[in-house]
Amino acid sequence: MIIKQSHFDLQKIANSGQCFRMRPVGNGAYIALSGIKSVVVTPLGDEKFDFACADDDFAFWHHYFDLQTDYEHFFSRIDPRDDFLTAAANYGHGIRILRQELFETTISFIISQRKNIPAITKSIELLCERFGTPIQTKCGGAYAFPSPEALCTLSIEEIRDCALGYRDKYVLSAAKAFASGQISTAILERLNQAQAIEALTSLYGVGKKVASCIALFALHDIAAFPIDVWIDRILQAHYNGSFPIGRYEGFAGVMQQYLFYYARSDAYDYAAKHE
DNA sequence: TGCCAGGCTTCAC
DNA sequence: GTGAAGCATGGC
Repeated sequence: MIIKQSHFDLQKIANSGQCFRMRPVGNGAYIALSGIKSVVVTPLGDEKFDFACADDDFAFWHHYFDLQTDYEHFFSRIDPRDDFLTAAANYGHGIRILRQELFETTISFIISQRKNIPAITKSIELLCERFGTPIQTKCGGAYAFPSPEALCTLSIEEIRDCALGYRDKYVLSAAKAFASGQISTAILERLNQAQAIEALTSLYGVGKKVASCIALFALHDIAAFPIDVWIDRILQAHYNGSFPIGRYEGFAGVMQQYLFYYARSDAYDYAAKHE
């Protein structure tokens, strides 16, 4: 399936820190995995992209990459006097907020606390290889993300052995909460933002920041604005400690993602050194 | 080699 | 209610 699509940059999305299982497979193409599904997306130039997946799955991936949303609209709302956000958004042009599966996102961001992105990726890969179902993709064999049922039967040692450190008990506890039906997409979709955050933070090892990431990347609550060490650093340096969320009511999470991607970039390092 | 990482829970006070 | 300590491990 070939489509024309603006505001869609695979490399930036894969490196934006919102997902940990999307990777390059050569020629600018990327493979993405979700559940037992996979897709290889190849940029063809002139904003055209080839989606290599089962025909029945195209609608799923179109939704997953949030391709129906008008990101130009978000750009048009950026305060032109905000030089920093303007630079960050231009640098992150093409990033979209993915609509990821709830359990995978929850476990991934529980793991993310006090780890850098390569370390997070490694732990998630180990979990998938050891406890996920083997699947076939256009690029050979891979593993699905483990189910709650698969993880909740494991010992704490088996989980810790995926380089998880003290997070082992958090992962096991979350798996049990999902397997028992205490928390699910169906339940969270019935709640408003505050209620969903409250339900998520009731999970052992999930605080405000991780819950906000889950809301943003799995529930597609793009009003969520996770504040981690990178964002906090930016807020202190450029926004007197607080971002003007009110100006971006309903979609501040998109701006957050531009800021995060920019903060971690060489471009920001360079700009900071030459201020 | 030492510092830091998409923080959270626990425990003083 | 608020703030500091402790946490396991890997990347740079």
